[in-house]
Amino acid sequence: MESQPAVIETEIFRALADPTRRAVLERLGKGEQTVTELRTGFAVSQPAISQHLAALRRAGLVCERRAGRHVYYRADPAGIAPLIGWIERYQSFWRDRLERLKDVLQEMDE
Amino acid sequence: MESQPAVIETEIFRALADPTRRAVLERLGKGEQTVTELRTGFAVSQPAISQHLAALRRAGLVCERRAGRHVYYRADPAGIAPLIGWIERYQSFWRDRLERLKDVLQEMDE
DNA sequence: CCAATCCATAAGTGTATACTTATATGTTGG
DNA sequence: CCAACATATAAGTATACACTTATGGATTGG
Repeated sequence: MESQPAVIETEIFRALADPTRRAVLERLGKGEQTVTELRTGFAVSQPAISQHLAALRRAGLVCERRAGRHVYYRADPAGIAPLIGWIERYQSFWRDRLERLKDVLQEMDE
Repeated sequence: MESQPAVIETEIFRALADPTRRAVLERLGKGEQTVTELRTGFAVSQPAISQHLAALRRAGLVCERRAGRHVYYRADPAGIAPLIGWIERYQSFWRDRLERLKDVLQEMDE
């Protein structure tokens, strides 16, 4: 199967390049939250949060669950796989550390 | 030792968000090269290469060795450590969450 | 020497980004 | 049903970015 043209890596790196977006993602790693819930703790408007979520979604880092007028977002743990893949391809210096990381990811896959 | 304020992660993600910059870094991972050597294979000007190298340098991803009028750049393997650290920390949220879930299930069994 | 080479920086430009406010769409409670 | 709510999108703006050409500083070969 043809691997995605590396554009997805660009989307991921771009998404993670913004501190607010990383903070949003880390919050979503702790559990799903609605846009309004996410808004608390960030000094930006609701549209800004929605736009950050759209960027994270394009990068495959989050997914959502719709329930009436609420939309629950959560981190997609598989989303950073291309990122790990890139690092792996980048250099072999880190092979052993990556092995340990992959073990962790493997455990989570079950 | 005081851990770097997460600004370095931003620098790294920003540096890697550009495809040309990633390609430059991957070339440098294979061995040191001068700016002029790097220029071959990229459809951008010499200043553009220098600017990309400056960005990679700010992110700690490359370092240089000066020899006369030549400047040899090479990838710094330690540079992506904060990136791996971020991934591990980010993923640990999920690990913890799974642990808590297992605890809950355990309690329900009893 | 000094002209050519190597590289970095300056300055300018078009586009992208991160935000804002305003508004549109859809959903629920009363 | 409708007013309030939850979210997304539109439109505008200020800043950042990736590039260009022009130029400056440093070094070397001939």
